[in-house]
Amino acid sequence: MNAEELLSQAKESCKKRGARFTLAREQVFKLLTRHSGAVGAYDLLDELKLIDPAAKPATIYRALDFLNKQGFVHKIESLNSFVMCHHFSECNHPVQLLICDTCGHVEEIQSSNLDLALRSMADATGFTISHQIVEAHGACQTCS
Amino acid sequence: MNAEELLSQAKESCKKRGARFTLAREQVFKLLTRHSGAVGAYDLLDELKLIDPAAKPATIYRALDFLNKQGFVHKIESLNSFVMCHHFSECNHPVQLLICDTCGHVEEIQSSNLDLALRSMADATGFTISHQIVEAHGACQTCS
DNA sequence: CGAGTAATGTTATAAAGTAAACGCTGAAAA
DNA sequence: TTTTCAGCGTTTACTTTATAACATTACTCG
Repeated sequence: MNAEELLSQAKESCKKRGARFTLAREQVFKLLTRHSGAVGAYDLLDELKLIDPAAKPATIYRALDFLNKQGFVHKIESLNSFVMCHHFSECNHPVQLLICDTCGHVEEIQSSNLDLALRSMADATGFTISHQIVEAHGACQTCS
Repeated sequence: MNAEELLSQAKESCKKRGARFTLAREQVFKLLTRHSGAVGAYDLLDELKLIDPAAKPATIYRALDFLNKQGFVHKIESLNSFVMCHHFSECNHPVQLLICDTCGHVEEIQSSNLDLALRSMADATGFTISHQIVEAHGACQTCS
């Protein structure tokens, strides 16, 4: 899906939910669509400063926080960085990422088997999952 | 498994592998066995300073790095913290954690279905996994 | 022993993330 | 229309997490 489609889809979502897709949020959203891999908050901040020299860490983190809550962006815990989600229309899907350590590309997969396996194991021990993190590091097809 | 058993097992492992289980590493290991949940590096550092007032961040991070490489300790990426592994005799097992956000307890599970589901999904896209992170947050049996 | 490697000590700093106080703004109610 | 107020943004300062660089010490093996 291309950048414009994503953007209009995001605007649509926000309108439906009564969430405000403000300028700051849109700018960060757009910056994120330019990357196919993980981007650090401070890298993003540097990019944002080119447009808005007054931007500060809080600017980025607030925007990322919002975009994350809306499901537009995922945080990659193992890299302390962020990645655009290309499936945010499917609400609240579990996040499963394949991260290439060579080229940096991040592929989001959707395996219900994986989700099921985790849930059933949790159930078996009486654990209730509220949020799951699945991140696989390695080499993508073109890099291996 | 109790603290002494873990400790002797760790010493054993190191001897076999020709790795040096030095004093600093043993001290950090022991501190970790006292916790049933995640511990931050700097919390651990504060504890270590009671024994060794000269300890510095590098002291802890080096010890953690070693213990992690030996498989004695896992890093919890989503909490930037660390947890003792109770199954390190089973070498190189994939790490799958259930993290209770209420009481802080961390349970390590072993689901080969989960591992399989992830690997097969990766295979399908030509991705080779070198390291995987699976962390589920939520509420444990006693807290829910 | 002595050479080479592994570990530690020490200092400084980078990178990532948060807090708190305050100001602005624009849409809804009076 | 004007008031009001919640949400958003700005700013400053700070905390937490992690690493780099380089000197020194300790261990191991020939």
